Amino acid sequence: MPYVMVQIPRSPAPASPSGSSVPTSADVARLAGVSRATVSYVLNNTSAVRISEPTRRRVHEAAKELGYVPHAAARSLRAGHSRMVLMPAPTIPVGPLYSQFLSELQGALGRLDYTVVQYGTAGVHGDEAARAWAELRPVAVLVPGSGLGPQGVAVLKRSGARAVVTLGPGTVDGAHALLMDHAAVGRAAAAHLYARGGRRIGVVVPEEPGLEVFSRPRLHGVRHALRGTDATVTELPLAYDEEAAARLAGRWRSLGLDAVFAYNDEYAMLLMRALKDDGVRVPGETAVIGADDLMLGRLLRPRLSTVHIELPSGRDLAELVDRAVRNPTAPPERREVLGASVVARDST
Amino acid sequence: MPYVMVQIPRSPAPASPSGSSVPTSADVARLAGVSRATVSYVLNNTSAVRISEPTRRRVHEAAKELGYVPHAAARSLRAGHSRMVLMPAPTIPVGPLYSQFLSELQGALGRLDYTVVQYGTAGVHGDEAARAWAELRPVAVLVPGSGLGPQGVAVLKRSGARAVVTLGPGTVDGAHALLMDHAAVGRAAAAHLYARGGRRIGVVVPEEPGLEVFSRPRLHGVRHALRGTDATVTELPLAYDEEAAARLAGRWRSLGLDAVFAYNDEYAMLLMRALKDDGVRVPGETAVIGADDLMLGRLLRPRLSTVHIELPSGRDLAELVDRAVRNPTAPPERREVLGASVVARDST
DNA sequence: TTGAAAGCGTTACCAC
DNA sequence: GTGGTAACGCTTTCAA
Repeated sequence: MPYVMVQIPRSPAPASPSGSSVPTSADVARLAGVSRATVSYVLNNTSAVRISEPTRRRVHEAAKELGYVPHAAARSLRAGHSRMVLMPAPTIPVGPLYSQFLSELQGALGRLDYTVVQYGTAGVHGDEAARAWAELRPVAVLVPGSGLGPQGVAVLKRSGARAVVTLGPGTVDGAHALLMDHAAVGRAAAAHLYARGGRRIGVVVPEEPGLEVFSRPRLHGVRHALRGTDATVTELPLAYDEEAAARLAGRWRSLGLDAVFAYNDEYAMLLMRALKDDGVRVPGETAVIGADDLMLGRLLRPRLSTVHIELPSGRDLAELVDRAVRNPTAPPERREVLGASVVARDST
Repeated sequence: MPYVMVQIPRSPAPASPSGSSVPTSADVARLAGVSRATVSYVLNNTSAVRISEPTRRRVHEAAKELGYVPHAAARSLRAGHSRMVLMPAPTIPVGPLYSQFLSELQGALGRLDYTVVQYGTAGVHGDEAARAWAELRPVAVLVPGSGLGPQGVAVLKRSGARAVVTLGPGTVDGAHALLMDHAAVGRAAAAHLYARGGRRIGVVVPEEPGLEVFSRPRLHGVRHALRGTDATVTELPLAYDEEAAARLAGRWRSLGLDAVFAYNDEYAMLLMRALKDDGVRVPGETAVIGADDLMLGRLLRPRLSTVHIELPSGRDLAELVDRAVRNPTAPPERREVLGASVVARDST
C-alpha cells in the first residue's frame, strides 16, 4: 500500500498560534482539549472544584509546552485588586543602612505574598507622582521622605490603595506614619558634644541636593538640644569634595569652633582630613562627631565618634502593612521608629 | 406615628457610587452626561476626533471632581502592550557609581515615555524570577548580573517583551548585552602593580555573599594579566570587618606579598588600616590598589591608588532600549561598556 | 460630534 | 467534574 499525501486540515482556530503572539489561557485550553475555566481551575489549584488527574496533567503539559504565563493585568482587573506594594525608587544614593532595610522589607513582604515594586519616578514629585502610582492600583504604597501631601494620600486611597504608609519626619492625614525623626540624631550629637565641653558648635550641612530631607532635621535637632544653654550653633554648608573641605578648613580657626557635628560619617571623614591637613588637632582643638555608624568611622584615626541609627526591622514594617491592608478602616498608626544613640570613640 | 424601619432600596446603578468604590471612566461619563467614549477621547487628547470645548470642560471637571485616575491594567490589557521597563531591584547595597547610573537611566527612559519599575524579587532567582516578571508583561526587561539564562529570555520574549538587555559579564542567547567585564578592572590593577615592581601579588576576595559576581571576574582579570610573567597571585578571602582584617594583617609578612589588589576602595581602606596597625608600610613593603575611585580613597594617607570605572551613560542605554523596542527583530546588540583606567596615587 | 458595542485575558458563578 | 458566560475598565471602530 503506497504512501499517500494526506491533506493536513488547517484548523480554523490554530491550536498554537503563529509563534509571534503571546499564549493565553485559551490557547492552553485548546491544546489540552478543555475549557478555559478548567485551565484556570487547574493552574490556580482551585480547591472548590475537583478536576481529574489526567486532565490536570494535560493542562499542565499544555501550559508548559506553550510557555504560558498568566497575565497579571487581566487577573487583577478581574479580581478587582492586586497584591502590589508600591514604593518610589530612591533618587539619591542610599547608604548600606537603608539598603539593608529595604532588602529586609522586600523579603518580608514577599513572604506575605505581596509583590514589591519600586516605581522609577522620573522628575515628578509628591502629589503629582501619586497620580502616576495610582494608575497601577497598588494595594499599598510606602513613601519615604516628605514629598507626599494629604491630596496624594487621598488620590491613592480613592484609587483603591488600602494602606498608605509614610516613612519620614512627619505625619500626613490619612496615612500611617513611621516617624523617622532625624532631629533625634542631631539632638544626640549635640548632647554628646556639649557634655564633652563643646560650646561653640558647628553643624555641617551638605550642599548636595536631596539631602536636605535629612540635614535640616539634624540641624534643627542640634539647635533644639542646645536651646537655653550657653552654647552657640554655627551652620557650615559644605559640598562633598576636597576643595570645599580645604576651604572650610582654611578658615577654621577664624570660626573658633570647639566641636562639630559633621552630618554623617562620610562628611566627617572629609572634614577631618581637611582639618588634619591644616594642622587642626582632633579632638584637641575641635571635637568631631559623625552619624550613621559606618565602618569607615572605625577605621579612621582618631576613631570617629558617631551617632548610631536604628531603623525598624523590615519584618515589623511588613507586618504593619499587612495589618493595614487587612483592616483598611483602622485609624492610622503612627510610630516612632528611629533610634539614635551615640557611639563615643576618640574624635570627641 | 412610630418610627418604622424602612428598607433602603439598593439602587440598581448608583450615579455616584457610595464613595468606597473606585471611580471609573463610566462614572466620569455619567457625571459629565456623556458617553464613555467621549471621556476617553477627551482625557487622552485623541486628535482624530473633535470634541466641543464645553464638552471637554465638563469631562475634565467631572474627572477632577471624582478624583478619577485611569486604570493602567485595563488600559494595557486593551492596548495589548504597555510601556513598562522592568528591572529586578538590587539585592546588595549598591555604590554611588551604580546608583547614579540607575538614576540617569530612569530619567532618560522616563523622558522617552517609559515607566521604569524595579521588581522586588524576593529570593527567587534567574529563570524562575523571569516568570514572575513576565506576568507584568513589560515591554522591555533590563537584567544586571548573570542570573538570567536563555530559558528566562525565551519566557520573557514569549510573553511579549520586545527587548531583553543583560548588564553583566556575559551574553545570553536572544538578549542584548551590555558587557560589563569586571575582569578588565583586575587586568588594569594587575598591570599597574606589575609595572610598579610587584611580583608576589595578593588579591582580596570579599566573603560577603552576592559580591562574587564582581570579585571573581576581578580576580580572573588579575590572573589573566599576569599569565606568562614571573609574578604569582595569592587569593585573600576577607570579610568586611576589623577582626578579619587584623587577622589577615597578622599573617601578612608570612605571606611575603609585595603588592595587593584589594577588590575595591572600601576593602582597601579596611586592609590598609590593619596593615598600618601592624606596622606594615604602604607602599614601601606592600603596594595597595583599590577600585571604584570612591571619594574615600582620596582622603586616605597615603592617597589610595585605584581603578576608575566608567559606566555607560544612562541616556545611551535608554536609547538602546528604545531602539530595541521599536525594532524587536534586529539582531541582539552586544557592546562592551565598562571602562577601567588606573588612577595612580600614593599607595602603589 | 457623540454613542453603542466589541474585545483585551482572566476568574467565578451556574448549569449541565 | 466540566463548560458556557458574564464581568472587570478601558480604547477604538463603526454607525448615527
